[in-house]
Amino acid sequence: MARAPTTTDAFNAVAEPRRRQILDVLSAGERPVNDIVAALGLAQPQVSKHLRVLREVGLVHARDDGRRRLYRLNSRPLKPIHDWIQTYEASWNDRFDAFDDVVNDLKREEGR
Amino acid sequence: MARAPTTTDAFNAVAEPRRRQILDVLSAGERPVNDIVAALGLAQPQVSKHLRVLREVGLVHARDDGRRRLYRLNSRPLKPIHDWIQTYEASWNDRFDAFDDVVNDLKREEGR
DNA sequence: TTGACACATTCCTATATGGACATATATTGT
DNA sequence: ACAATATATGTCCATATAGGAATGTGTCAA
Repeated sequence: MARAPTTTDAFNAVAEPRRRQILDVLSAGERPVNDIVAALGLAQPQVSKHLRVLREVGLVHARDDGRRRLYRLNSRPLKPIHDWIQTYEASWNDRFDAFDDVVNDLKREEGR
Repeated sequence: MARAPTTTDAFNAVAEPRRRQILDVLSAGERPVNDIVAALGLAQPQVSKHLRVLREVGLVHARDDGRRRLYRLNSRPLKPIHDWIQTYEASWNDRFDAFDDVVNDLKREEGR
């Protein structure tokens, strides 16, 4: 099987940094596509495609306004991510873990 | 360009449900690969490959113990996800957003 | 009506996946 | 030395990207 489609859930949709940027822009309020294009410095079709993905997982809503289309954030689908990750929140203050890991990896590489 | 590799960051690594399951198993403590294989009901090579991805983004550490290899959780790389998502935590209690979205999508589909 | 504008969709390509399967490597017990 | 065990790696394949470029569709203004 291949990687799960980006439209599978918020986890996959949000793995793409551009899409996170789009949500960041929309967190300030409803915006037309062009504003997002300007904010990201990305080509319009690419932005539209990212917006499609975000729409399909319900992270944004579209509303027609003349020849423009206004997009609005809906952060609800992010909740499962928050819920899942909250379990781990307590435990990321170990200081030597990263170091241990590097040492271990080096050992293995040298062993080859 | 293609989709960013799963080893790019925690966002991408954790988009795969099996890898989240692995972290969930490891949250109970250090475990050998076989335990994870048993817990996930997945074939051993697949588990090893998922563990490789998790190692490369620093979400787990490996420690050799005889012929076994013990894996341990390091939740630190999850922090950026938590930090990013926390911004949105306040705003996911709108009740009619999902409904609006469905209506809008139906309108567009019918228009075709 | 015509043109300009805003946005969406389609086609293309390079790239990476996740699982199935086979095989390599290392360690232990006998 | 050898077999069994634990884990990692490599190969194959179907599938889905993300961006670039071109094109389609709908709406406004003159």
